[in-house]
Amino acid sequence: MSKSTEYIEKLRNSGLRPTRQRIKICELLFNRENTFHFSISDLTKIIEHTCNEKISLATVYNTVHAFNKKGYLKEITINENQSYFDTNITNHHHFFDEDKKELIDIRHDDVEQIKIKKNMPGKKIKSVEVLVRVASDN
Amino acid sequence: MSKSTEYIEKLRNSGLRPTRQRIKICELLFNRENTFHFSISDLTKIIEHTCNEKISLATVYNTVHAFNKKGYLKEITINENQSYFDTNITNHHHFFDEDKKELIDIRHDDVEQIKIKKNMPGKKIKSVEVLVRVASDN
DNA sequence: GTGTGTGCAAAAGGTTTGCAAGAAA
DNA sequence: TTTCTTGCAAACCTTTTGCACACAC
Repeated sequence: MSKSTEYIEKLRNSGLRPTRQRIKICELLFNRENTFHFSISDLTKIIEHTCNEKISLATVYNTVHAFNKKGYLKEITINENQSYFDTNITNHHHFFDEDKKELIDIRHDDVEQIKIKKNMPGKKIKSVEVLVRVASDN
Repeated sequence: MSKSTEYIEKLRNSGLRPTRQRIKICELLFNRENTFHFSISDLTKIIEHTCNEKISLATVYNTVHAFNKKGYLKEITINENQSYFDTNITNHHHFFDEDKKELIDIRHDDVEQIKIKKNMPGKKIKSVEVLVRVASDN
C-alpha cells in the first residue's frame, strides 16, 4: 500500500475527508524518519518550498488543529509566542535549547519516574510534561 | 518601615528608578499573602479597578519585563497564547487545571527529584519545569 | 541638565472568523 | 444534493516600537 493510500485511510477512519490539502500535509509531517517539531510558520514555509500546490494559511491552521484533536499531533508547551507541535505523540519530554530555539526529544525512559506527592481532589492527572531549558555553557 | 518605602529601596537597589507606576505595580504584585499568577491583561484589569491612577499598557509591559529580568517575577510556561508570570520565584512546579484554566503551585518538595539520564554536550541546564495538567474526574 | 521612564498610537506577529465558492460523499 | 472543506480578507489579541514629553537624580 502506498503512503498516500495509507493517509487517505487514516483520514477517513477518523472522520476527516481526505482532501488534497490534508493528504499533502500528512505526507510532509508523517513521512519522516525522525520526530518533527514545528510551528505553523515552519510548516507553511515547507509547503511553499516543496510543492507547487499552494495551501491557504487558514487551511493549514484548520488541518493542524484537526490533527492535534485527533491525536496525530501533540502540542508542545513552551512560551515562544507561537504554538509548536510534535509528530511524536508518545509520552516524552523535551530539552529546549535557548540558543538555537530548538526542541530536542527526551525519551520517556531517560527521565526517572516523576512522583508528585500531592494531588488535586476531584481532579485527574491528564499529563505530566517536563521541559528542560538548556543554554551554552559560557 | 512602610511597604511603600520598602519597594522604593528594592527598586533603587536593583537600579530601577522608583516611579509612581513601578511602586503601584509592586504594591499590587507583592503585597499579598499568596503566590500570584497573572497575565498582563489580568494585571491591567486590576490596575484599572483598584486605583484611579492610570498606567499605560506599554509601561505595564516594561515594568513586568523589568521585574522578570531582575528576578522579582518568574515567567510561567503554558500555552495559552499569552505570557503568564508568577510572584513565587522559588524553584517550584505547577498544576494546570484545564477546567478552570487556573494554575496552582506545587511545592518543590512535593515533586521527587527529577533525574534526567541524558545530557546535551556543551549545554548547561537552566531550569527544569514540570507542568501537570489536571481535569475533572468525570 | 542628563539620562531614564512614561504614554500614546501605530505596527507587528500569530491566530481566528465569516462567508462565498468548491470538493467529497 | 447535502455536508464538509477551502480560500480569502478582515478582524482580533497580545506584544513591540518610535518618539515626544515628563520625571528622577
